[in-house]
Parts: sequence; C-alpha cells; structure tokens
Amino acid sequence: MSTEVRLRRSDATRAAILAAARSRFATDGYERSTIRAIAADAGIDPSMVMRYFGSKEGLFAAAADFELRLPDPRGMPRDHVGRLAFEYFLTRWEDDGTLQALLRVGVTNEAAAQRLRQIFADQLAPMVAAVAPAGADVAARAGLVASQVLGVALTRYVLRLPPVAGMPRDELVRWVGPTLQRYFTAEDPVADASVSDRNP
Amino acid sequence: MSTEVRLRRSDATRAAILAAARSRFATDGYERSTIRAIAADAGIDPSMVMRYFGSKEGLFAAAADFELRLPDPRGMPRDHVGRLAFEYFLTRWEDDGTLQALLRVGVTNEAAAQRLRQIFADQLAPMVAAVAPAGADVAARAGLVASQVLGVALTRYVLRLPPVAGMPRDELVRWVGPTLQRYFTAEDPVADASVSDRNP
DNA sequence: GCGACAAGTCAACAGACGTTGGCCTACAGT
DNA sequence: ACTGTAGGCCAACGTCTGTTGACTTGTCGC
Repeated sequence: MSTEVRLRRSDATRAAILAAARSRFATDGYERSTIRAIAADAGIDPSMVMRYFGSKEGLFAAAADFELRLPDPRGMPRDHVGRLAFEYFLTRWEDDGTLQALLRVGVTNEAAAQRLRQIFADQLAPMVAAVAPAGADVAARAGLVASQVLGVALTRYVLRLPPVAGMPRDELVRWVGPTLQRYFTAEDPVADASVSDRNP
Repeated sequence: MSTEVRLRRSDATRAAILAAARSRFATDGYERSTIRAIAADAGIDPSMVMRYFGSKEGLFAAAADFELRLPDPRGMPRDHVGRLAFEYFLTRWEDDGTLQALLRVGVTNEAAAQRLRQIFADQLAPMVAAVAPAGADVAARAGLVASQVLGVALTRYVLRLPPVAGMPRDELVRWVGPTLQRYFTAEDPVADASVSDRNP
C-alpha cells in the first residue's frame, strides 16, 4: 500500500515517451502523429506506448495534462494587467510545447478542444473577475482575451504568418498589451480605451 | 479550341464533389476527411474524385480556391474601417465554409497554411495600406489584424469557446471593431486608442 | 439502328495505422 | 545460486486509407 519512493526504470522511459509525444503532437497534430513515430523518437518499441498509456487517446490525455498557473492579478498594478498577462502568455507558449500541442490538436480533436475550453474558462475567468469593473460580463471578457491570445498563438506559432511570427516580442507586446487591457478593464466596449501603460 | 458553352453532365457532379469536400474539410480537417466519405456525400464512387481532381491534395486545392474580395476601404469613413472590416469578415466566415475549411486544415497541412498566409498577406495588406498612417509598417498591422480576426474565427467557429461562440454578433462587433480600428489607423501602438466609432 | 465516347461502377492493391499477445532479458529479494 | 517479476522487443492481426485499372452503362451524332 505504500508508495514507492525510489524512481523506477520505467519512469525515465515514461517521461521520454511523454516528451516525444508532446513534440510530435505540437508539430504534426493528432492524426499525423503516429505511435510508431513517437516510439521511435523515444527510442523504444511502439507496444511500450500502449503498455504505459493504454491507447493513443490516453497518451494524448497524459501529454496534454497541465495547468496554466496564471499569476495573481491582485499583485500587479491594474493599468498594466493587459501587458503583464500577455507577456506571461507569450513566455508560457514559448517554453512549453504542451500549449502548442493542445492548440494544434484541438482544431480537429474534440477532447483537446474540450480541454482548451476548460482551461480558458476555468483559469482565465477568475483572473478577469479580479480586475474587471463591477457588474461586467466576466465570461465574455475572458472569451475576448482568449480570442486575441489564441489568435496571436495561431498566427505566430502555428500558421507562422510572417509579420506576426517575425515581430520582435516587445513590439508585439506594445500592440497587443493595450488590446487585452481594454478587454480586461474597460468600463464599456466603446468607452475610451486610452492606454495608460505608456511607459512600461 | 472553342470552349464548350453547354454545361456537361460532369459539371453537376464536379460541383457536388466540391461542395461535399468543403463541408467535410471544414468540419473534420484534412486527415479525417476521407475520399470515401466525400464521395458518399456526393452520391458517387470514390474513383470519380480521382478522375476529376487527380488526388486528395488536388481536391483540397480546388476546394480551397477562392478570393477574400475585401471591400475597398477608400469608400468608407476612416474612423469606421475597423468595425466595417470586422463585420465583413464575420459575414464572409459565416456564409462560406471555404474559410473554415482553410483554417481547420491549415493548422496541420502546410499547403493550406501557405494559402492562408498568401490570402492574408496579399489581400489584407493593400487594405491596411489604404488607411494606415504614412510611414506605418503595413505588414505588421495586417498581421495584427489577422491575429485578431483569426483568433475570433478560431474561438467562435472552430473551438466554439462558449462566451465567444454564443456572443451576439453586434456585441462582438462593439468589442472587436475598436481593436481592429487601432491596428488599422493608430499613429502608434501606445497612442491614445480612443474610439470614435461610438455611435455606429 | 449503331458505333463512339463520356460518365460512372466494381473490385482490388499496397501501404500504414492502432493494437495485441507471446517471448526474451536483466535485475531484486531470498 | 535461484527465481519472480518488471521492463522491453518482435511479429503479427485486422482495418482503413489513397489510388488504380478493367468493366458497364447511358447518351448523342450519324
């Protein structure tokens, strides 16, 4: 009944499979990522993948299991929430293939789409609630933030639209930060959206 | 050498195949759209698809061949360009499965991604050039517009994120229109982005 | 009426896929 | 030294895929 503390041999290969799977899913999507290719990347036999994760769906579920871990917006100046959140998203996207895998797969796989919906609804909405004006439609604002964030992720990392993919990070932040700021904190859609985040 | 004017029998089935293909590609993506299923939808034999389009790739290329036909922005008030362009995009997206097919497939298929890049670069950039301030980086602004437009399309039509998918069209326009307006015409990223499109 | 040609069907191929079960190997506990 | 067992490999299965070539049907000009 006691949990084994020492790390087993299997943990290493299990991790190798997960890493290979995330990489493949992130670049090839679900259907084109074959278990054979993932196993080859991990340097083991395809049947091992089934042993560890039961099926291809199980493998993806394990590979896409993670948390956004958004920072607490109550610790930041309210006028900079948009920029800071966007910078956080960019970093998260760049150093973790999981999000790219989730986006690429979510477009054709309902389970992944479900997971994405859950992440952005459950984890982004509380952040919006903490900074939005009283009485604001939190879900709608979270959706708008998601639309712009996922739009940048899509054009920058997936479709690689040249101007977005090649834009320096700080220039991108200067453009998109104010957009998110408005979605987060504007009193009204058509209210003045002047940017107070002029000198970051 | 003269073009046949009368419509042949084949034209009808050819159109049926294209319609079925667009529908399948739009909902299932590239890999999961099988030629057998498309042929069944069109009510003909799978081998007919090969006869008419050569291969699955050829079929997709034919199904995804279209023009954005963006309106000329010089005919509209400069302060409303963002809203009008966004409304045009929404309409275009809703009544033509081709764009949804292109987006869904472009995420995993390089040829479709290429086509998307071309469409947004070649057809959106001139529109931006017509309204952007002198000396502005037209390509960058077109990329930003694309990021927000594709982000809305992704969350509203593909991932179906509830707050975005369920948001009434006019509310969505009130939120996103000003964003595009800023990307189109703002003098500077962090310049005042006050919305002059207050009463549409 | 009849041949020619377009339109369409049928059956099959070769390859790739997820998945399965049997077999081997090396190491831990005794 | 012996043995149980976890970790790993191999070969194969059934199915589905894009694609092909031979055959059948229907329609139009003469």
